[in-house]
Amino acid sequence: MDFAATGKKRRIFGVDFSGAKDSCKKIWVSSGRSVGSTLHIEDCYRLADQMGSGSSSRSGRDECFSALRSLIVRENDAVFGIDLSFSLPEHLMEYDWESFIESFSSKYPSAEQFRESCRDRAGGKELKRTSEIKAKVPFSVYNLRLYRQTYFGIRDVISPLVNDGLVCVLPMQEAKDGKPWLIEICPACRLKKEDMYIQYKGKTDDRRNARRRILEYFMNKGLVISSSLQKLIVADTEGDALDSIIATYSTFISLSRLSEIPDTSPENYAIEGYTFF
DNA sequence: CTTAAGTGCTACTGAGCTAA
DNA sequence: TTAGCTCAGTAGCACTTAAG
Repeated sequence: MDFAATGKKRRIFGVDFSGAKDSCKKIWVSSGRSVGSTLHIEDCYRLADQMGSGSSSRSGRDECFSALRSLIVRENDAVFGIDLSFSLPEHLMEYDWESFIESFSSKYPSAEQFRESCRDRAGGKELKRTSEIKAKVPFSVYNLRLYRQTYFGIRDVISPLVNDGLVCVLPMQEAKDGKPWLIEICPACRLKKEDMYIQYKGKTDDRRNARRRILEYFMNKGLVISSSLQKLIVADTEGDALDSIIATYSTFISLSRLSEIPDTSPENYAIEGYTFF
């Protein structure tokens, strides 16, 4: 398949994921479309904002993840870049990827048991996947700061969608027409790659200015975005809105690289997955 | 007054980088 | 070589503010 041509007709989504108890408030979704060599952003919102009124804070993880799954399934002509690991380091994978996904929830009853199991089998080390080392990710996917994200993301988003055959997870699965495509994205790695890895999360003027600088940097590289959305993104002190925009941009530029994966990625990509950035 | 929602703070692991 | 620092984040707690 010619991903550069076929993929770019698809609507492009970027998701900043969260495994927190109040994940609805922390998950941000952005979307846009490819126009020539530019990316036009159409939307950027908290997941809570597109769920029913009154549910924003009362809803637990289950409802948030259900809402995210619905959103993905609705967009059968889209590609989603998600800030979430779809897999584990090869040493911790016992089966092929699809078997791993299928048995995940029965194998790991809780996020804490998932983390303990990974640590035990890795001899206390925090192992990284081959593509993560290349992408210079700061943390292992079962690190203290990330294990909930990895656990709930695989258990409640990736696994149900894959088990029901509703999505194509690349590059482990074939990209098919009529289904949403999912790829793994790392906004922090994109910023490192662009030499724009500066501190931008927080309430101080410095951090706000940093968010604006990063946004303007990507606007100079073909990101087109309305002034009202720009304000919203810079105003989000947590930086999650900006993360979702970077995820969308990363997905946009990754489209032309999708077909290269088998040639340029490590041998074990089929089981470990591949982090785009 | 009562309760829900928001804010600010701390603790928590390991790895990689830099300065000395 | 080593000390010090920062980093894909979240939970729990005390406290303040808003809504009724």
